Amino acid sequence: MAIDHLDGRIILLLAREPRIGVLEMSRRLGVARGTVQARLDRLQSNGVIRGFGPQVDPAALGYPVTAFATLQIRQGQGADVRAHLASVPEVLELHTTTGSGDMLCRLVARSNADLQRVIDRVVGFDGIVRASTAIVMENPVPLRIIPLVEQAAEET
Amino acid sequence: MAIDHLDGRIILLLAREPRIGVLEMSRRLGVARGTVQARLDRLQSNGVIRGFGPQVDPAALGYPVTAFATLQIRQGQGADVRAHLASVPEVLELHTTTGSGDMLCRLVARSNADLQRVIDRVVGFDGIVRASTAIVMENPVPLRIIPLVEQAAEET
DNA sequence: GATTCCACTGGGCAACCTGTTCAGCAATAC
DNA sequence: GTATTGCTGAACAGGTTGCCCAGTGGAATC
Repeated sequence: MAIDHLDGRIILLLAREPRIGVLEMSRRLGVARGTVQARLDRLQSNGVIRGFGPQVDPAALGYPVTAFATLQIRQGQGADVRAHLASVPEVLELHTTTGSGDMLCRLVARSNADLQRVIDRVVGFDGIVRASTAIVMENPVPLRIIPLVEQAAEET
Repeated sequence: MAIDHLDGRIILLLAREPRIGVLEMSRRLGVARGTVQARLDRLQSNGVIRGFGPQVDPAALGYPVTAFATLQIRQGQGADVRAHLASVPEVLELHTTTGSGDMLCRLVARSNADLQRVIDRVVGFDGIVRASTAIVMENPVPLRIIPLVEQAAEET
């Protein structure tokens, strides 16, 4: 489950040049092709690498506004609220957090005005008691994993 | 910049079977290979598809605890705080949000105890006035983009 | 010390895919 | 009418993949 240095280098290579092939990787890393192939298989069946899905930019799709909403949920309504939020395409992510009945979700919208529509749709549901929204202005650190992979690979 | 139905189907196919090739895609979609290739090139240069990097699961790397921290920043210290947070591997993501001097960041840690170490490191910096942390218990909707892609593809 | 297990190496093979180019065709815009 | 754009279908060489195998070295086990 922990990864070693070679695993780390494989992930870094893949992150930098996702379309690289197994053969080219083996050349760059100085190991045999079969080794890279075996490591990759293991990383994937371990669940360390979940997949290689396309990373789609919501802004380029026409949804340049991002916001985080903290929701307070009425006791016992958790499951219903989850299902409701999952049915809203603009809800990109949903977490339940510590604190009684709190959820945190990431929203996108076409504009600040459109965000109002999205929020109305999100909170217009019976189990949600209160909602507070923070609009994202800047994203100094976009979602990343590389530094963590490097740290995990060092600790071997 | 907006995507049409074929673009949507290409993205969906890629999301479901990331290792699929251009040729196989063209067969499944019933269009010529060159068409798929051209669409993919356009989607990537448009920025709609940012890349195909490996999706790494922090939990499988040994960081099963996720938390969100809201930070209050002293006026004028934004840049320093950003640089500081970017240097912490456990900070996976950082946003600046509405409200004076507020930031929201996503953290991971090896355990609840380790989270204390991470938070200490994050907030142990001069420009940060106050921090409040919410630990993630469940993740009913993991980061997703497919429903939004479908919606964007329909609106053509 | 001997044995077994495991990961890695280096090689070979057929089948397949990619990048690229080309001509032809239909719909649209000027 | 004509240029433009996007799609089709085909071709080609070169590279890659998936798969197999025998050999090697180190580590754990007996």
